[in-house]
Amino acid sequence: MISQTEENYLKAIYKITEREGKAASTNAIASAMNTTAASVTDMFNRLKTKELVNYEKSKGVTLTPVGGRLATTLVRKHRIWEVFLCEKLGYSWDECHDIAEELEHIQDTDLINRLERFLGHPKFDPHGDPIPDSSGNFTPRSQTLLSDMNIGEKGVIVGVQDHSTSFLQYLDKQRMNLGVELRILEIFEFDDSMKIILGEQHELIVSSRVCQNLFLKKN
Amino acid sequence: MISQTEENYLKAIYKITEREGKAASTNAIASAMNTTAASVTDMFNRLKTKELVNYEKSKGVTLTPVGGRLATTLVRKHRIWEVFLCEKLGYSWDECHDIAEELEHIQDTDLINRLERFLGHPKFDPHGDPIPDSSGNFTPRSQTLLSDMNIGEKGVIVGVQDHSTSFLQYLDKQRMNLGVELRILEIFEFDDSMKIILGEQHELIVSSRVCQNLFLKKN
DNA sequence: AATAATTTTTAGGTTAGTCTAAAAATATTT
DNA sequence: AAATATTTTTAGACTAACCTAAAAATTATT
Repeated sequence: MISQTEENYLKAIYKITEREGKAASTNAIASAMNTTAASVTDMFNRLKTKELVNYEKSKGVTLTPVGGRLATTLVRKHRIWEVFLCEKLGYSWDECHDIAEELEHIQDTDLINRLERFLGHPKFDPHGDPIPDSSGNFTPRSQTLLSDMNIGEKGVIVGVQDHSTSFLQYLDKQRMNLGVELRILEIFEFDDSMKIILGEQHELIVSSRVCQNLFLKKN
Repeated sequence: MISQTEENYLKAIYKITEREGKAASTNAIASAMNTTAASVTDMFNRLKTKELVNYEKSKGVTLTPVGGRLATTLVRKHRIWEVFLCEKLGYSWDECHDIAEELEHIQDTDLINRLERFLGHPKFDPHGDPIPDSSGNFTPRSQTLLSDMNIGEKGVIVGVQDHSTSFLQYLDKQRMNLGVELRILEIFEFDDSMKIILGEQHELIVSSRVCQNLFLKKN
């Protein structure tokens, strides 16, 4: 049996090793989990005896194949629940994350597949992140950062890089939601901000920070 | 903060005090929770310091108003999730219980109200048990046990008394589902079994055990 | 009412997950 | 390479939730 805490550690290890492309350090996991380095060392040892991670003293951790499968399953569950919360219960981008964080630990084997079917087999969650299928394979997304696009180009908002509440709330307020089309009107070199038009009417200026964290599908 | 374990104890205490109409004994809770009397005594003390139960050594427990509110909230969450699992994800009467047992511990304050709205404010769960509203009030059900009805009378299946998996599976197999209409054709005095007709075609004989555990709304 | 049977509590111990503080290992700077 | 800084581990302790076995309290029986 695997505990909720262990699951959360696996997910943190997964995220960090994916992002950094190398073993996750004790401190990195400690800050991701909001706990102490000592507790993390403890958990690394526990996960090692369960053969979910590769770990050697002071060398950081990586996931074993079994650990990796568990982690992607959690990501799958999390993202499917997020789709449910947003689409069916009307939660916003930023609200659904914390609730999905709890729901992803529900254990029934078939539940998530039934939920996925009920939702019409979505391929992306409300933040535009791809949902792994039941074998753990992701649908790769063809997307471009707004900051990598040029004047005159058009695209549809398909995701975010920064998942912070403040960014998501900002996007909500500006009506920059998933699926909305925009076109680049002007690029201001001095600070890399952009003037864009949302839909066919709403013009606004967005900072380079926004441009570097918003994914679009060009069209 | 209240833990999942504490919540489960509160629910067990609620069920037993309601059913028996008096304080719940240590042993009764121990067997309901599948644990030892010693562990239960432990928990009674812990719940007492949190002012969720009234407890005095060897006198059993009852819920305080706060404890009672928490317990009915759990019942509410459980039953609303059961409706979701059955109606939207196609789980059967007997399967949905265990999953709802996990889902009822999800903590977000608004989630259950949104889910209730999404489901169209159901008043009864898939077993016919009433769903308390957000203030903890139950819609009383007007129902009669099949065993208390007479030849020729008709009614709609609205619930069960016995919630065991085996009984629910039996009902599923005989197509005796919630909302199905039946009429009593014959009563066999020697063993109190009944011959009934389901819908307008499916005749069958049911044992007195079945009759004593099936609730109908007469019409 | 005294004895027997049952129920409940106490005492003492275990595990998972956490902590702090100190020691050890590794990395960086001079 | 030696000294310093940082990271990681170890040691020892805590709490929640559980356990067993024995003691105490309650209830039932004679």
